[in-house]
Amino acid sequence: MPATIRDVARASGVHISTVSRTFSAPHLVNPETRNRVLACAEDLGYRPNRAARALITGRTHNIGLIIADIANPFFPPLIKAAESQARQRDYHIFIADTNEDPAAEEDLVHALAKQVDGVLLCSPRMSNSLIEQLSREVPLVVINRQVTGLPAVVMDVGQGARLAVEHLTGLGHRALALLGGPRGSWTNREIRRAATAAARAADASLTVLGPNPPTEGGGLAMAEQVRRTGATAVLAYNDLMAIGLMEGLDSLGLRVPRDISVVGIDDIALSRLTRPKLTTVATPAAAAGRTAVDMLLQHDGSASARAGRGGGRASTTDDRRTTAQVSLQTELVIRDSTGVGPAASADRPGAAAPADRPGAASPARPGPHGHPDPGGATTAATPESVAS
Amino acid sequence: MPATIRDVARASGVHISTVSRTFSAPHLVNPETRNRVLACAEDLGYRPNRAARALITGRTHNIGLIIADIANPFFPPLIKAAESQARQRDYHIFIADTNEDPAAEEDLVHALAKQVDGVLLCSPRMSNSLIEQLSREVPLVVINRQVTGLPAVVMDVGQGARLAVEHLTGLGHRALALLGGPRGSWTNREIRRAATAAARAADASLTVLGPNPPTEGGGLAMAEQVRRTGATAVLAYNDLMAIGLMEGLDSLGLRVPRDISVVGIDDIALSRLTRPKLTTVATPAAAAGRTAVDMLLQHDGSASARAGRGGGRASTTDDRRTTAQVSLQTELVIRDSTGVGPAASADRPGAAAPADRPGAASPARPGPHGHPDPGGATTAATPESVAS
DNA sequence: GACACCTGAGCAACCGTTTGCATTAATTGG
DNA sequence: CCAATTAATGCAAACGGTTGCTCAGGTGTC
Repeated sequence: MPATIRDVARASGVHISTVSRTFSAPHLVNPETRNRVLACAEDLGYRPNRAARALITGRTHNIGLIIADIANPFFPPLIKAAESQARQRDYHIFIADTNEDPAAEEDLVHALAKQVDGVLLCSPRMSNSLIEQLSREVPLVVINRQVTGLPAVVMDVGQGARLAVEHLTGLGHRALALLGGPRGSWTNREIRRAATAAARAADASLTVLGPNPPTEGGGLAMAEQVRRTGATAVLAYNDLMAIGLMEGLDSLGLRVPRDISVVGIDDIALSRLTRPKLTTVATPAAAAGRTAVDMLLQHDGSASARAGRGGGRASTTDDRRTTAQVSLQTELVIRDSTGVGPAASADRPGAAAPADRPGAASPARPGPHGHPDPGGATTAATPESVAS
Repeated sequence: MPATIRDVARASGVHISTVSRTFSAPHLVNPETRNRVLACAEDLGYRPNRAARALITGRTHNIGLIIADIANPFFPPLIKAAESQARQRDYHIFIADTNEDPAAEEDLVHALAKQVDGVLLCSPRMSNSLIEQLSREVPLVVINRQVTGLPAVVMDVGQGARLAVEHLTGLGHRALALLGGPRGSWTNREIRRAATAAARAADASLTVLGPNPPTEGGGLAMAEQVRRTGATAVLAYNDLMAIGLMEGLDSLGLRVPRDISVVGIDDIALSRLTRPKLTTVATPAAAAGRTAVDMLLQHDGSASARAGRGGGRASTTDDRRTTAQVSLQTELVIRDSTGVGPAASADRPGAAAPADRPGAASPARPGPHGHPDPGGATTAATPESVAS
């Protein structure tokens, strides 16, 4: 029913190849002819069938974006940034939600494989080896994960977690808890590793709880257990969990930050609206989305390799396309959900002023950068199985 | 590079058509042959190219879902429901975000048109006439909009708005404000129409403010103006705006619900987590997603016309596919953001019991159902241009 | 005036599938 | 034993485009 290239050819009295060229290589066709063809096309409401075009060119001009859970407010900014970046290069983004289910992730990659030029795998929950295997089927860029040989953009949550722990210990907290996220999350491991190290460096204890679903519900349900740890400050895997936790703490009769301090990770819009406002680690989600699209598309279109915020890391030339791994910096945003610990009581009235940043990046201890070291966790309460 | 049907044919020593049939019509091929083919396919990692298949069958097994703003927590439940419903029928959903931009909507429909079997247009902001025109290009199901001749699923926010207003007037409020949503929103018009009627019926005044962006920011920015109306209760276009408004009111020194009552619409998860917890109109987003997918797919796959919650409405047989319009019921969820008005003070302690529902649908005034009447609004502060 | 060169357009093969039809072999009925 | 049916497979034409190649005609050069 919709007009095809043949209809246009017939209407304008030229061969279909001329019509084709009118659209894909205008300079090869006589301006006069071109205008006639364009007029006919307009008339008939013709639009090139991108799927058919893809069949022969091999480029669909579509990008797949696989997300663990769109209901998590962390993702929309990333999605929107990726979309607008893609649109600029005449690409479209197909989003798919996996409900945090590794099996769904795999299915989706397969389903998308032939309809897109590449897939952005966002906070994947499946194993590294599976990811590597899938990457032979369709170009992949992973976000919030490091898998050797694959281009990746990660947010340096390790750094953020360290900042958060330092902030808390600086406020006098000695008993800390870490509210862990979902099994299979690279981010979760990074956070645990960095938080553990930072706590040890400050001579504070850190109890790790988890894995948990990374949602309000997940945080809410753990309130009782958090209390039982006796911690006076807790770092949550993400803002959603932190918010749920605060809610749960509240119904347990514990006041934040008076009785217990809470810090989240992500800095979702919502964290500014809770009461108390949430202290959190801001992650550059939008920059990550943009960068990931750029990395996926870097090899074809006109070069516009806009660098993301934060320092680019290693850039190993692998087989034939450069597989870079970009790490984006995070920063601590201090609001009202953190306050002085029991030791320093009466010292300060309410929330802490943003003045205290105990020696960021102490030179004695090299940052968590470098090659991924296996089994970095030490105090892990519950072992998590993550491949390689 | 990926294996094609030809590779499999060569490997298993049969013609490509046999391979094709092995997948799309297994009963037509000898079990022995079939197994051999399947083994080879497995071996080579062959997967049918859905795009190529679509070219000839005309069915892509993809559905497009166009959303005004994924960052709005109202949508994720709808999206997830649609996805799972689609998956059951071996369809995949491609989500796209328009940033509330009508032009982006149109582009997206065009881009999607050839890659999907149909598009779910969710809370569209473009004109009805444009939608009708686009529907000639690809099967459309609209959500939260009524356009003649097109299948639609709407949530009866009119009813919900009426309930909300009755709840407020029942609490003694006489000066009401309506915090309007975005231009071009059908939902917005419905709400205004119903709220206006309900307010008039209860002899209360209603000041309409808008249009506004349907976000926290949009609500926050209007706090001052809301105060200036002198209203003691306000109904917001959605929960996000209501939450933003509460925040703004708070920084103006107004307490909710003591000084002013606020009710939202949507019942997003977040509305349970704010303090005070938000009174709101629950809309069945998930059911809408499911129903929309069903309506789009009703004509092909095995019949499983699961009816959505709420009463189905008119079902006109149009050209050749039945274009039904389903209306889903909404309900009022009373929480803590609404309290007694100035007139009835000291009467009741806190929130109202759900006992008060003054004469629903007073017979003197026909309900808001029926053909859309032009210019139904009376006290509208700012005229909105919406086609047809 | 012959030659090379360039421009613009047509021809046809191809991308990876599906599917109506033709072909062959095996089975059945009479 | 032959005809008719059935089952299994092959053949080739689509689907809607793209693209290398060919070809005709016009222009410029010596």
